[in-house]
Amino acid sequence: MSRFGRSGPPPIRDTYSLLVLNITFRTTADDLFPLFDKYGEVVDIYIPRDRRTGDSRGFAFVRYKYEDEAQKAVDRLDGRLVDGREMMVQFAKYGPNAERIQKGRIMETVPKPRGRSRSRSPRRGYRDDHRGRDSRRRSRSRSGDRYGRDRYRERDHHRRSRSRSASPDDYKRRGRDRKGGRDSLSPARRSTSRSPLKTPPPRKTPPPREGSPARRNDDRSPVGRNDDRSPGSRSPST
DNA sequence: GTTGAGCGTT
Repeated sequence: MSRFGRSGPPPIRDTYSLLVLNITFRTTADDLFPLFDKYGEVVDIYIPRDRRTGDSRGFAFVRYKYEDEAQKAVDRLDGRLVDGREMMVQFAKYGPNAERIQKGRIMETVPKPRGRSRSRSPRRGYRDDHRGRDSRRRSRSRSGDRYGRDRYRERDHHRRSRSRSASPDDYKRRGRDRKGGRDSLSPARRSTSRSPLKTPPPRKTPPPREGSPARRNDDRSPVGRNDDRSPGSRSPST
């Protein structure tokens, strides 16, 4: 979705993409266009946005026609205050100008020793690599966290639901416990032989899952919803 | 309405 490309990326052959980071989430290509265009010829500007919300991710890609211009823009616009935030301009890793890297990763960066790595000590390098990735992967955006939490909740809920009905042992044990408990504290027997006025269990512990047609009907009696819900009685002033 | 390390499409 290039701002300048009516339908996709323009037919440019040699273009250098610059990655603009640290820009405000409200900064748009139109805002960066004049800034970058002033220092060089901007071929295209693309700002990746969220597919769910559609908001900017906080970085943009600026394509320059010449590398010297791009380098100049990087040096000049890098650290420029935009919307109250300093944007960082640097060469993008991917793009038409880095086709050699896109083909097979980075092959010109390191000679890549074909021999075994047992004579070297990659431990230090690995540690650094992990640390760097962890640092940037740590925080990404409010969307990622939110989505992850939602997903986790769903999974937990689902698992619990199934585990509840798929446990013969638990079921048996619970049934026995319940049976004994009920027999032990039988409200009826207790109230008749022990102290009737000192044990009001039925009032304090009403069975929520047990629903008798008669009882439910009583609850639904037009005692609580008649006054409030009645549209006719709802006329404070008229 | 928020946030802040990174790498791209209709």
